[in-house]
Amino acid sequence: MRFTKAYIPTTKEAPKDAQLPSHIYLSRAGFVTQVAAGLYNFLPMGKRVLRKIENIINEEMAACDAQEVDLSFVTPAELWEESGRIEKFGKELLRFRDRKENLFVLGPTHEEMMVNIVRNRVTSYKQLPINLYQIKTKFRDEARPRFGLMRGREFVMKDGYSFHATTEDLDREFDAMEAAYKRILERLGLEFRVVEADSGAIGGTGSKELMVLAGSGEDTLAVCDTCEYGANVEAARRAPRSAIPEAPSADFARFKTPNVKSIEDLSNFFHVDPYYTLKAVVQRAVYTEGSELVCFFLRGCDELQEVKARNSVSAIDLVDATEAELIEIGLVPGFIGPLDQEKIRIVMDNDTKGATAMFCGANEADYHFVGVDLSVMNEAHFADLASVQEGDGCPHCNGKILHTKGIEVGHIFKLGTVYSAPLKAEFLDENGRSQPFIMGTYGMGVSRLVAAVIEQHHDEKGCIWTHATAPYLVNVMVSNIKEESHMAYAEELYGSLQARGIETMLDDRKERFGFKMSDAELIGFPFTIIIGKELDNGLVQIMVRATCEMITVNAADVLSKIEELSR
RNA sequence: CGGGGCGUAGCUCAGUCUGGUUAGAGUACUUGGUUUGGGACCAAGGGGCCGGAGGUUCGAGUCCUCUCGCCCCGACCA
Repeated sequence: MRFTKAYIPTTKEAPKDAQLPSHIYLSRAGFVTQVAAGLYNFLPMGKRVLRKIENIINEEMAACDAQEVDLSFVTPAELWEESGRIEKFGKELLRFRDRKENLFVLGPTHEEMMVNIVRNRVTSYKQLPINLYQIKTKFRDEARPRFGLMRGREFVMKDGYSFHATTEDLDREFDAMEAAYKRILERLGLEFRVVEADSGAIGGTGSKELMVLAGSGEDTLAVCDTCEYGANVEAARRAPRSAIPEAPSADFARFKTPNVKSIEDLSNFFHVDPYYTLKAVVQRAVYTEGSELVCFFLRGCDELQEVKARNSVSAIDLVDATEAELIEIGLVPGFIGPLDQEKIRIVMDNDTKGATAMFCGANEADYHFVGVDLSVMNEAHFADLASVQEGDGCPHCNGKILHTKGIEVGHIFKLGTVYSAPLKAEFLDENGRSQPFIMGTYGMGVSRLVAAVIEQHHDEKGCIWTHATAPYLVNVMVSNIKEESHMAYAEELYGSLQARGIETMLDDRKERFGFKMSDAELIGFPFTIIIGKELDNGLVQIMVRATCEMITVNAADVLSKIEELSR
């Protein structure tokens, strides 16, 4: 492509709304423009990057015998009523009526539609497994779109769905998809981590997220410093504590503790490690119908992990209980304990099971129990409630857990029969019995990946595309186009590079050196070949964008040098 | 959905508090000239429903009311 024919509107200044590097540089370098909240246009450079990512996905999917389809973006609302998700998705689902007053939605994901196209057509176990996917625009009317392409309302997603006769076969496919997704991210040149994820209310036996590591990521990950283990903090586990503080010696007693309300107060008052205190967190659990107060107990040194807590009571939502609500049911804020009270539903953290020498509230103002043996609570509801913290032990090895930030670019999920059962998508098994399909779902945020590449690869000058994602691998920049011999050499080089299948931009604009260099850096071509004064001595320079290093080479060797560098 | 901020040239912004020439700057764009290895300089130009509607006033970018849009924090997010 010749720059003089290209549409690449670069700007010196960032749009005032842009905050993240990916948003700033993708806008400044002319890859995307914003249309409205969460809506973006892809300009030629942006579209090329999208296409590159799509091509890699297509190649890896083909290698797994997954087949590409293209489902209607506008879907009848009936399908969503059938699956029950029209309620669950709520306002995120953009609904509208056609001229005949029929209700439709813009597809935010396509489980329903995909099930619909196989049901009654795939009817025998002999036709399974099948893996179908598409790369398509999705629309979710997010309450608060933000961060440029990272959380748009309209976005491009690869969504795949597999159908199986047995859970064993689903497990095999799930592993194959995980491997394919890893290969895709490796080929894109991204540093990432596959982490265990929260399965949420849908349940299922497996849910993994593919996280591109970047400080601006919205998700917090707990990763092991030694082994492969990683998990979203919402789902992270940890090894049993190894260094347990020395237990305080205290016989069971009710003790006056005036105004001692917080874990810190309690710990100081008795000079006891918070490990031996019991923290009470009261939340209002909201269900599809109604709500109730629930008290979660965990060791004073731990923090409640909200998603875990929500899952433990199968609630849709948890909201902080007010002091008034506690008092109303007879609890005393600051002195809540699990013993001898039936005023509130309780859930105990696993790590408190059988705990001894504990200090906890006595459910009476200004009193705590000391030396409590919690094995009396062994019949209570126990669950994993604690948030995994940095320094905790890895559940798989002797390593330590660290926290890091990630951008969720992929999510793979064993769905089982969650959709096939309500939608009555069934096949006949070997025994002639009707069974719902066992399904897996595999999503990858394609437009989000464009942003993720830049979040992970940029500097103060602009974008740094990886070789596989660059809109053009090489930029041939002519310092002064009026020098006919320079221009002639550039044209020849441009032709040779293209003949070798190397995607090349020829910057033939009548602009000054500095102007063109700044654009090259902002746009982020991996290599810029600079043709200028030195050509008269038979030399050109290659600017390597990742390092901004300038390599001087013989004009005759530039092709082989580019091939060497891009390997 | 709660809280906060902002809408003026393609872009980034001044001007609004305290109403009063023909609404400004930088940048980008057009033309001519001089430049040519790090976003050049000189000169001349084109470009505005001051987000929209209503109101107050002799007079509104500026004051009042309503409305729409965008951004940030939070809630929310298969």
